[in-house]
Amino acid sequence: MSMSLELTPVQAAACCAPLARQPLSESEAEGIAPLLKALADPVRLRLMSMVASHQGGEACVCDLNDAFDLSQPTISHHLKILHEAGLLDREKRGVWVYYRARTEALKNLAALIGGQAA
Amino acid sequence: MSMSLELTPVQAAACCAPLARQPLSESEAEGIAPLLKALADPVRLRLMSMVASHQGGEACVCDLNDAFDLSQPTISHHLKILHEAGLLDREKRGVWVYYRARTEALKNLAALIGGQAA
DNA sequence: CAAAGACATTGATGAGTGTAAATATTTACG
DNA sequence: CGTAAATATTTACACTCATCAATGTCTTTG
Repeated sequence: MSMSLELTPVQAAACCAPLARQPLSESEAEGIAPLLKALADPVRLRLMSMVASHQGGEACVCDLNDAFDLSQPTISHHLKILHEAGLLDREKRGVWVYYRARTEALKNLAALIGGQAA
Repeated sequence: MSMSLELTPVQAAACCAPLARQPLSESEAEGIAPLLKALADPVRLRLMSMVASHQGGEACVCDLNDAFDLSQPTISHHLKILHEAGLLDREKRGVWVYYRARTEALKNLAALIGGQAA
């Protein structure tokens, strides 16, 4: 089950109810926390940043693997977590797999915790 | 690279270099991840939101305890994590302890992951 | 078809985490 | 002082997580 697009509570909270405006409901918090959890790891933060800052907002796994001293399965695991959180899109082209940053998800998250409601 | 924008790693990460502009360094990622980790829990997210949205941006622990079905030590533990991450300030007034949201820290974090550099 | 390469999955393990019960600390007040 | 109230700390435990080694799946190419 890949529930990556079903983020209604998150989006609702992300666009119109910054953290500092009114207390988050329990369900809102439980919808948002997984997104932060996915980002709350140094390796995943760098992966997210590498993909998002790469040409076209996407990057091949082959490029990402070499940037770390970690095993290939570990990188694959982190990418999966970011993907399942809805922060990275995944596309297979031939033998290679490309991940694309969902900048809209990042912006929503930023708007939620930082203010600046959309 | 003709556009020169020389910044220290700290400033770059905190104020002027969104996640999507250039790949985060290992040390930058290791500095930011703990902040996200502190927020990446439903209870702490609600605590943070309750404090930030409260009158004057601060709230008494006594108010926070009652909002959850958790034990008092557990709430105290979560508040400590948010405090040590630099997201909440702590001030004791008489018998009561008040926590205050560091909105600047939240804004910096939001600017980093969502863009909108300061 | 066979071999090789890119990426994912499985299984195992040591480290970290959220929680509560019990206890300690601090402050106010009689 | 002694008691009560507010908050923090300690201890213990079930659970999750980051990681790697081994293996599996898919795609290209000889």
